[in-house]
Amino acid sequence: MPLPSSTVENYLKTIYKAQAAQPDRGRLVPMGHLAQALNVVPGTATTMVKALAESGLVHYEPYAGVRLTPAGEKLAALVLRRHRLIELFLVKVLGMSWAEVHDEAERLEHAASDKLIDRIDNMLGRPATDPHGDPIPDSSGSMVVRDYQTLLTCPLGTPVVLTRVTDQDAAFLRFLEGNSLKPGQKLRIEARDDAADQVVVRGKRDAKITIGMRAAAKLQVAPAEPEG
Amino acid sequence: MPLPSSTVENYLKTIYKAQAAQPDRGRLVPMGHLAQALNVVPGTATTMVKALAESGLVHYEPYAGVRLTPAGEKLAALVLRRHRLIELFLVKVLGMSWAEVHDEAERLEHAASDKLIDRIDNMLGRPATDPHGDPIPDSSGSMVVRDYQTLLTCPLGTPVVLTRVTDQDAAFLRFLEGNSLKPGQKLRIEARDDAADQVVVRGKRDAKITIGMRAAAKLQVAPAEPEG
DNA sequence: CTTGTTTTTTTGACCACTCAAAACGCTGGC
DNA sequence: GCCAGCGTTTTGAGTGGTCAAAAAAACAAG
Repeated sequence: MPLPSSTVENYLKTIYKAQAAQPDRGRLVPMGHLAQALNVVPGTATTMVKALAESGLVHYEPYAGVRLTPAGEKLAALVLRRHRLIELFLVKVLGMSWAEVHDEAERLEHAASDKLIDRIDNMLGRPATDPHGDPIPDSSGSMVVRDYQTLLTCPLGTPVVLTRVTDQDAAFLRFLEGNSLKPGQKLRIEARDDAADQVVVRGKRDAKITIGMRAAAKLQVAPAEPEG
Repeated sequence: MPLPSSTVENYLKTIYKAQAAQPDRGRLVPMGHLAQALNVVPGTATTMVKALAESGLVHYEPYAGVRLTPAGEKLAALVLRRHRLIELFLVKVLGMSWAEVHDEAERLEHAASDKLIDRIDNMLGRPATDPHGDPIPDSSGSMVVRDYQTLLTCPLGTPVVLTRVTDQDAAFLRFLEGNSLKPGQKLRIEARDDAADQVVVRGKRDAKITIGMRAAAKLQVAPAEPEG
């Protein structure tokens, strides 16, 4: 019953993101993966996860892995909600760069009250996504998960719009920003060269940008809306 | 050298405020007082203070009490800076009531980076005081401490302006707000009755407000500026 | 002074979280 | 079907912060 510590919140959040990242959502997340993501040794993760299982927040199968229960899922979603609203707030209201808000939000998400979060949500007009295009759960913990294509899988030539960036690394985000690759930006894939590990895309003012395939896989896009 | 935990920050902050509150600043703060203010048992405070002394943040005299060293004082001032800027920000930018910002800031002050604090400071125009009239230290940790009179000590009849409220209790602040007793408000003491434990003051639109002496002692005032 | 009270310190224990390293269980290759 | 290798769990220990209760020091008063 006591409110979860920031450690617990971080475990839940990490399990949530790991589940969302794997193809079959609902599958067990292996301990090793969790430990690595949390920067702890595997033994630590095991201990902690067993405690989380005790309090009914996760389902744990020894030697197999861990998965969130509905209760854990809701809690995790609310942490994510706080994180993403704070990120958007820092960008929109305080004018911070999207490259630097992640770390800040990482700490603030454990300190902000529901009341504060709701005020922020309200001030921002109940936004659906954060600066990286990640969806923001509502106050009941549910959110709309949309499946996007990536720059690796979308059709060549047709106009698309960048909707989501699935990597929070500051240096990567600064690179994207420098090339105007932010959510909302219209793009067109010019070429893909598997052997050369290159994706060539036309961006703002038809500027040509070439990125590697690993980077391209982190950029999600949707078919561009017809011009208004 | 590692950055101080929020526990350490809270100890320093509390010692700082206790020192500032007692007549002779620079005197030792007794352990019992500190323990009570921090809501821990005396033994805990002793243990912790000895550790703080180890790291050179406080001067500790067994059976006598504790006092901040210059290093500890600077750290404490920076915590106070974060706290007060956050309070003001929550009121000015997010429109929260000054009665509810204290608890929120109490947690956020340990999570906000210097960068964020500086942005907030800048956005607010480098303010000198927070919503309660408490002075805000600058980024080097120094601040202007002004000695005010209180509603208990200021002269009768002459116009004064409310400058500072030295109590963060939410219920008390809501009472004050309900009577327009906020920093900046012009006042005039009409009468003081020691026996009846009453201070009668004329406030906004000459409204008559009667408060007890303990409450009056928490309201600090300055001589009113001549009308503009 | 000596006694009784208050305040402070010490001691021993506990909880949450962590690591290092040994022990264990699963799985794939032969 | 066995065994090597890898991921996982267990064990033992440490850190930071806390409490309860016993012991010690300081203080106030007769």
